Amino acid sequence: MPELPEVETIARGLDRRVRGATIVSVWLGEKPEPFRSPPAVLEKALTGSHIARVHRVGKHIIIDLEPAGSSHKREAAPAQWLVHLGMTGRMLVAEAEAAVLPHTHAIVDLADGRQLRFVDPRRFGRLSIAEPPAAQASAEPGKLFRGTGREPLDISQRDFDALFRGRRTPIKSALLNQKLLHGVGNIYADEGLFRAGIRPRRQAGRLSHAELARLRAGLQAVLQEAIVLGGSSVSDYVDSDGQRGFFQLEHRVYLRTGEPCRVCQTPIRRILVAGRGTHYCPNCQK
DNA sequence: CATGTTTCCTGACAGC
DNA sequence: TGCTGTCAGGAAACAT
Repeated sequence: MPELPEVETIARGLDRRVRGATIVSVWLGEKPEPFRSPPAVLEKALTGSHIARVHRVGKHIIIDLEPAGSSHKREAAPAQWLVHLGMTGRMLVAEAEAAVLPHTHAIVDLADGRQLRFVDPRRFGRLSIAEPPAAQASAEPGKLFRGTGREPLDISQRDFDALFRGRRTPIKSALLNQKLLHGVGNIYADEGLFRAGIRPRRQAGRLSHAELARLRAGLQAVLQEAIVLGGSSVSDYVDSDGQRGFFQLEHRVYLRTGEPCRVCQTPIRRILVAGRGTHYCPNCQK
């Protein structure tokens, strides 16, 4: 399940491998679920474009596109290809001859003979195009898509506190809400709350300033450490080079139900919050 | 508007 | 072996 650190790792790998490549043609599969923009829009924006940069916003991979060739060819505007991996989505760079995996929904042919392939068995992932408003050449093509919430690694403490003010929902639900913070999913919500010593069901709006400061620090620490280790490989996550991450070895609560807490040896407990498996230490978290 | 619940999907796994 | 049922979860749709 790719969250912020996994998506960051994948985006960095893709940037290294396909930045500067030119897209010559596109194949889109029959299943409609992966296409959040109409297939015709995807096809038109991608075909003939040049990949200027690959980066991350929240859990989205952003591929900045530029119209190919000299600028006065057509009035084609810069656009962005947005990829959300959902639960099981993958973006692979492959040689054209390589076997096509089952559940491949899109294949983008590059001028150098390689391909970018989107594979997603569960089809929770989504491909879309962000374009500047009609007839208005965007001044900042790299920033068309701004995401749905705030970046957890950039946000100030003041803004972080304001996100949760007055909310009666459990803090874990608030952390998963992409309209508040984006990029945090089930793993890093649980791990961040553990580091902050806060129980997942605590009402978001009732946390003290000190607790919110610990939460922001814990969340940022866990995200940054995970990026360094290439993300968490639970189930079958691998990055764009097919490499597994190693942060799962550092998990203190996630998927450790019944195992002793690494700090106090109390068995880790599992409950359901916002419909998701939620793990915490009943002794360390208050 | 805020919050909770249901839905979409397939692979993995338990139980028989 | 092979079938059935259950579960996982991000985010949108829907209900309260």
